Amino acid sequence: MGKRSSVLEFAVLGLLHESPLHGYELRKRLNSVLGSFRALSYGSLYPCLKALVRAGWIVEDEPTDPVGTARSGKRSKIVYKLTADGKEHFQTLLGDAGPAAWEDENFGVHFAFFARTDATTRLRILEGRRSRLEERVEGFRAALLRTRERVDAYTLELQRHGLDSVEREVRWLNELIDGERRGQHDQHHESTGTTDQST
Amino acid sequence: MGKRSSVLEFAVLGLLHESPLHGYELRKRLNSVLGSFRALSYGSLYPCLKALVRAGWIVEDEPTDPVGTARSGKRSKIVYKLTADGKEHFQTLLGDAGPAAWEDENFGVHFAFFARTDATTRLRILEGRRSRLEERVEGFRAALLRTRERVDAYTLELQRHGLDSVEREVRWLNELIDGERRGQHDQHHESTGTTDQST
DNA sequence: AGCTCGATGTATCAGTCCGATACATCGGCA
DNA sequence: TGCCGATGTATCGGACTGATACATCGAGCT
Repeated sequence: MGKRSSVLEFAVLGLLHESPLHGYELRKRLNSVLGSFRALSYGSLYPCLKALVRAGWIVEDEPTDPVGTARSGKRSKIVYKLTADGKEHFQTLLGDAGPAAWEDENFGVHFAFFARTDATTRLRILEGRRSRLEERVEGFRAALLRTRERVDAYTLELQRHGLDSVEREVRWLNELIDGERRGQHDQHHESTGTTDQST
Repeated sequence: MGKRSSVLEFAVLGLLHESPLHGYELRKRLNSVLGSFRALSYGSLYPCLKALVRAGWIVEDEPTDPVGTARSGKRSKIVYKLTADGKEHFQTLLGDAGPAAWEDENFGVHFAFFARTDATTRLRILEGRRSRLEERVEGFRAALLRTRERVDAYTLELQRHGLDSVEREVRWLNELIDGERRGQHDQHHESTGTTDQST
């Protein structure tokens, strides 16, 4: 029930919402979704899956043979899928735009599921994230001023680069927020591509 | 003995190399040096300090009364300082430009001490870091191609942004490497006649 | 067919690290 | 004077990682 695992639970629920998966594939996609921000090992995935089963949000679905084919000692490929409760819970989590949603570890996952998030929540999370990063910019600036002359060129360069990166992140968020605001009352101008099957 | 703590040991040694410090101040500076990349709690700092003392690289220096002021029950402000062995060990670590030096967690710390690192080592670490990031760029590109049409616009944007960030990091390294190369030939003769690849 | 090898797949554990917390001292300040 | 936040040392429960073990599968090689 760590705060950490709530991110993980959210991500698992979100991935299983799209399609049932087994652990191995789940981990791969998880590392790709939150991958840019964090890694994940089985040591946390499996306990998380067990907790989710215990909570009744997912079920283990062992793909037994389609018809009465004799299957005895064979067991692998445990496929996990969402229950109705799980879907409901995921919807609740999607709408949760609390301060936790724009922390470093959580923001990426929330963003990854933005397509299923309503516009108001999206905007609130993006703005929360932005002000979080603006605080950090202030911190960097203060550190730069504090250490400007008693520090060597390399340390200075490192701090300068860090500051640049965060500022760049803020600009990115500004563009996204602009896009959200514009898209809010012009929904289908530059819509989210919904042409899935037209390859 | 953990690989993790080696970063921490390196950073502590480096900070104490500049001036003796006590734990509280040490933690603050540590979080500012590796802060852009990682955080650090006392739960790992104090065990690390103990390990360093045990290894004979630092000593606890309790600032007892300057003159014979009888202070018995008073204890706080344990100041840590490098020993001769510690200085030597730090020099060894400075020259170590192995693959570990350009991993995410280690690069920042190594860079922070570049002012004490010799030019050859600096260059090797920067180039190692660059090729590490170029691998990651390839990974991102592959992920983008793999998922281009079966993923929603937000996930796509997240991946695109991740790719941009890493590419930007590579450009930063390119500038630094250029700077190193240019500054190098006032040191002494340098026979890098063979030009590296030109992209 | 036998054999190896890497990818797929489930599962656990020792060790490491973080967040919270407990204490204690110090300097302001109302 | 008493309160409060910053400084300061220290520990612990619990979360998480990296390593590892074990098993199955398909593909290529001989």
